[in-house]
Amino acid sequence: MPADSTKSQDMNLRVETLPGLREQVAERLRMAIVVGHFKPGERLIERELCDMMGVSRTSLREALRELQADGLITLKPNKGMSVSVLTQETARSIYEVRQMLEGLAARLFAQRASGEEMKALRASVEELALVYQDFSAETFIDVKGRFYDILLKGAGNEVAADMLRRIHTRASQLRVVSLSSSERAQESIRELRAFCDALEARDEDLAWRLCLDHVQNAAKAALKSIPEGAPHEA
Amino acid sequence: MPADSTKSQDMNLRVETLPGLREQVAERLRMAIVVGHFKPGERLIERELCDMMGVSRTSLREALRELQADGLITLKPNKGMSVSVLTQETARSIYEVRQMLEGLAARLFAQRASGEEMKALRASVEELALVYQDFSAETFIDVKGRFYDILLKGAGNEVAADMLRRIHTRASQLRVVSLSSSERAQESIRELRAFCDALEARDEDLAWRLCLDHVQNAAKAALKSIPEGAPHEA
DNA sequence: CCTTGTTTTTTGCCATACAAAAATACAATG
DNA sequence: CATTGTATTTTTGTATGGCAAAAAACAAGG
Repeated sequence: MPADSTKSQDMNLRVETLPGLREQVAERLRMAIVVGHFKPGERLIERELCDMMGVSRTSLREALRELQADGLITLKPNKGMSVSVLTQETARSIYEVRQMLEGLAARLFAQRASGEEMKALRASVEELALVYQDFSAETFIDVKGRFYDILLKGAGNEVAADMLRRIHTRASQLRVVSLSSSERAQESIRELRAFCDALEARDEDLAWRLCLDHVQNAAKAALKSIPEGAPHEA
Repeated sequence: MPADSTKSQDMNLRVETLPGLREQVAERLRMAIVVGHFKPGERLIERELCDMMGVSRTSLREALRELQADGLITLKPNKGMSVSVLTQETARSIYEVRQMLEGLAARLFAQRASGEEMKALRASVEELALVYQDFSAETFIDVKGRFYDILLKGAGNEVAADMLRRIHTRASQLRVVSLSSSERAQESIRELRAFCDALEARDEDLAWRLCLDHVQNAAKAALKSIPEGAPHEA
């Protein structure tokens, strides 16, 4: 039925899906936590947050559930929420999982990604190199975020993507420090270039190995910042 | 300092942490969904659920957030919650992730598990074989659950454990059917025995491969039950 | 039958209330 | 003074009712 030519022409004029208050609250809190505005272990009093953000307890609490599911905050029954502390145990666990899931994404990308996506990925890496070189306005993190989005999109595994996004934010508390060491960033880019090469060659085994190494290195760099028993502020 | 012998003796006499209403609601709903009491795609009206379960909308909505984070239900803004439908796309994604995370657990178990845990794991497999043989009261699923718990405990990666538990419940909609085919169960046990062997030999590479195969087989069996385009009831 | 208007549901958010648990401050007692 | 006990205040967990706005269901009118 080619009759509806004028209508089915996919003219995308979506009005913009309004954020929804609860989501905004969740996002704000997420940010507040990852940038360290709330310290790990700090207790979060509902009433205070409500006043602070100008929303009702109902909405706030629902937002808190989301963060709880993300593992960003921890609930002790009848004691309330507190910002989760990242023990080095947990940090290690996170990086172990990241290895597997990013490795998977790499494999899948090598298998399934379109030429477009390949090019987009390569482009984002070069963009990343630029950002590093001339200290552009955009932060390293932002551009790296784009790189990730392309990778995950091309991998075509939403489940893995969700999980990675979660542990990503969760590990942000560490990475803020970890990526700022410029030598590591330099090396990181070399690794990513090699990674792209492997992907373009559709060599999934190599991509897998490179990915594991990359995450391994990132982990070493990050864990250096919390070397010993103490998690990160008591 | 061996002075505190009477106190530091880890005598576990926790009083019992009472369930908490919201958690009960969440758990009930989870079950209701996995056993199919609510069909995939079915819309969940808050008021109805409230009456049904005898709780306030406040508590109910918070519970729904949890299920949402688990991916069990889906929220369409201003349209409400509905039971998530498992497209074969998503199912495939889930099994891909399962492969990686269980594989990781296998590796870690091989590296870190104590002799105790090895024995416990082996025991649970034999128990599983028994349950299969004489159709004991305990369901296959329950015992396999114990197997999993031991494996994950021994692996010592809480992050991976959490994620696995989530996708486990999420995939239950399929597995209810998949594991009931008795030939598959038979074979599944053979695989698990070999898996145990590898773990006891601390051969992590072999364990990894066996684990991947095992999940792969499970996936094939499960996906056979939803062969084509139609997800599972519209 | 398709379009348009009207009513009913249902969601999203808020304010308030209140019992019970926890934290805190304070008193008393050894 | 340290410990134990008690009273006061916070804070959580849950419930109720309310209301605007989106969606769904329904009713006319072309």
